Amino acid sequence: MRMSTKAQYAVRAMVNLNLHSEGQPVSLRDISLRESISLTYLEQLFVKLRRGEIVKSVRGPGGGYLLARPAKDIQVDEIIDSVEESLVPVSCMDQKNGCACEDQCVTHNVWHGLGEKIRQFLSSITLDDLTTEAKSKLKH
Amino acid sequence: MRMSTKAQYAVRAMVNLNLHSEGQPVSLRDISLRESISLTYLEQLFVKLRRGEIVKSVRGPGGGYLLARPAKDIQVDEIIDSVEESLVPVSCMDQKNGCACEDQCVTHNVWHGLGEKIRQFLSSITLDDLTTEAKSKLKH
DNA sequence: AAAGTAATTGACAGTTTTACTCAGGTATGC
DNA sequence: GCATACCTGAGTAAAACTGTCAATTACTTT
Repeated sequence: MRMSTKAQYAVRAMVNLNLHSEGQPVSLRDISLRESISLTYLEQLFVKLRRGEIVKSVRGPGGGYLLARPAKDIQVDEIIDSVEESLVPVSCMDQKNGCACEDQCVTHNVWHGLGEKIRQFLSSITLDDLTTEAKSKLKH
Repeated sequence: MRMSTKAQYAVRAMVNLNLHSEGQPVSLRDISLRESISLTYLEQLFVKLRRGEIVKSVRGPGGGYLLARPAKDIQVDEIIDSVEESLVPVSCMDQKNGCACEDQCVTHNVWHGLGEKIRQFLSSITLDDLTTEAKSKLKH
């Protein structure tokens, strides 16, 4: 049971973006330098974050990325969903088309319940929460 | 975020073992046939389950495995721990020796909290719960 | 219009992890 | 003593993960 570094990077990058934005676009290059994440890898992530309508891009000089909506309205599970990291613990339950084993699998309910707990927890935390926390840490 | 098939197999095998035991040792061969899990792979898993004191072995003809304690006292998280599947979502928090990034990482608390939720949920379910559920499913 | 900046895209490669198999060995009961 | 069933460690193929590279497109400023 591991959260992929892809998901971890995405969340860290989003916090960093929000922390340094203040209404202005932030370039991936800046985030790359501050968080020590390869620029080209960030690019991959932000393509997905844009499609997930978590951020919007501004092209040209002085461009970069902005939050697509207020940080309060961005939940951690949405960030992870966007980079295509499944939160459901077993593969047979992945797709929309349900799970054939539902009636047979004894253990189905365990994983299903676990998946709901995970989502529940991650959707209770917003990007704003994390940013506020980061700010208070920086002060010390 | 995926539960490995190793962990899934371990839980399934344990339910199957408990379901067909009734105080008598159950051979891995039987479990293998019923659950369609390779015998040699099961052997690997049960070495770990034995070390984790989830089951005990009986050698020789007519031998097999027995629960090491009542099914009510075996929690799902213990089964998964035994087969060495980490329940902590990020690697830096894996070992006993804590996590160096605790003070810096903004996202640390998210993953830490998530790990606790996962453990909390899986420790609330016992092997007995799953076996009872399996029995009622078989009746239909 | 030209030049420079930055986002965008797709293909691809190295490494690690996973999920197993194989080939033996050891203890036990009949 | 032989059949049964556990026990052990090494090895391997495939998949997933983590990233890089090269080339393109879009936009802004001069």
